[in-house]
Amino acid sequence: MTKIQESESCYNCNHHSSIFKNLTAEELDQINLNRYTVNFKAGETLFKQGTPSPHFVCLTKGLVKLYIEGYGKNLILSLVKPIDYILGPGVYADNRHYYSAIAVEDSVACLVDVNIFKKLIRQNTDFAEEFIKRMARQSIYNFDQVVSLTQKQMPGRIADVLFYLREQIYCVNPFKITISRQDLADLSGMSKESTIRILKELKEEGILSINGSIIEILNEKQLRQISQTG
Amino acid sequence: MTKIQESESCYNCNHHSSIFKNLTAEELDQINLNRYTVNFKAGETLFKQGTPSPHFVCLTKGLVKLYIEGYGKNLILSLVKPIDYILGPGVYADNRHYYSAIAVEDSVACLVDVNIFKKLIRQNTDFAEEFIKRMARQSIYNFDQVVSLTQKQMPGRIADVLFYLREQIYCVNPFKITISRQDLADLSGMSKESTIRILKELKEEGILSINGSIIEILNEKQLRQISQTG
DNA sequence: TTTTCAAATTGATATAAATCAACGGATCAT
DNA sequence: ATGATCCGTTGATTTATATCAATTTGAAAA
Repeated sequence: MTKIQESESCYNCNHHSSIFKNLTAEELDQINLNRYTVNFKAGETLFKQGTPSPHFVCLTKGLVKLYIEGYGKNLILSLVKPIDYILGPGVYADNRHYYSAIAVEDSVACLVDVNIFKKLIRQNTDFAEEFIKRMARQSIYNFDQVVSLTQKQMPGRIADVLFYLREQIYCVNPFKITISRQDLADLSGMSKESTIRILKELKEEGILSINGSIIEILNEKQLRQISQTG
Repeated sequence: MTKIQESESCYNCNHHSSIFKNLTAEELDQINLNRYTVNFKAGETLFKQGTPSPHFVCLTKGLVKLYIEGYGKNLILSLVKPIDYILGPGVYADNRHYYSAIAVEDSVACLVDVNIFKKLIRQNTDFAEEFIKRMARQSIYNFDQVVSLTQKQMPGRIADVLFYLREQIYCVNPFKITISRQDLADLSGMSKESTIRILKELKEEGILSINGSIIEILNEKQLRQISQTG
């Protein structure tokens, strides 16, 4: 947490985050009045598992990893890129964070008082329904993830992570990953060494091209096959 | 799906399922008019992953397992006992089931038209907020589960499943499990054989007493320790 | 009761994946 | 430039867990 930026208006800012699409001008104004913008350098912590959760976080720049601190290992639940929001389940339970968030790239986030968010959820039916839909989508994504992690072998899990990175995060091919090998390991539930080995194998089979942090999926069909096979 | 029962009123039925606590008499009436009661024998399928999801399901008797059909294996997400409801995320996404449900014991369920449910969510703010809270709790439970499954070794996972069964499902100790060893395996993400072996080890160490389907946690402290250690 | 079939158990073996240990290479501050 | 540090890489080894193959038990059906 380094410096507070001058706030722009939510009217300009929200045009990509469709969660706000059903809010009235007045409601957006309430959010605007109760938010502040914070810059995070790569490596800085946005919030930590176990701490109170007073904000709805909207990421406007950068990349953030959400991870659970488990038993010796970390499990990265997802990466968050602009413009998307972070609102953990604790907000509707005990007001604690159930995962930690760290900026992977230099990032900018708007923090909105979570009470305003909850008030608008009660006030605006369409907004509430949209939020429920997003929780549902999140839940479906979690199901996919848990199946991948518990039922697939390492190559299948790596394949899934690579597709996730290409399709959901970087959205180009080839893509330059801004996360470490350890992060790849924490995304796929395996050790760093095993991660590296599997990537190397996929490279040797001509399925991937890897050049440091630049990864290209060369044979999508075969990688899809590996994902399916487990 | 064997026979349709005569419906009672929701006024009597709902006193244990606090999800309905904020509904008005009129709203409960709407549910009552759009529901029907179905009996399921042990082993019968309530619904199948991938099929349309037209109902809010309220379990009034029996025990149901919710499981994802993965790659050759099944992963049991949770067990559902009375009085609790089943409403998958697909209802707020593409109207498909993302997991299957099978009755583990002879069961009775009320099926409510999901459109009524969604209408009431839009109509009654407190009801909607309660539903969001339950989704959040579910999400927290899922986090715990994925950490257990991906970061703990077999004894730790079995310990977690045993605590889950005792504290959330059977609520006594000793408890007589009505699920199979294979189900225990699908709950803990391991093979049936390994499940049996770990149970046997825990028995030999005096931590459990096992007599067929009757399990007693003898040394709770030590089992808790095993859960923590991973 | 006997028969039958599915579920539970056990032992032997194979394999996936982690760990351990060492090393190379980039980056950063001095 | 020089050392220090962190990240990435590789090979050797160990360990956890699945798989395979019998065998036993138990419960339901005849």
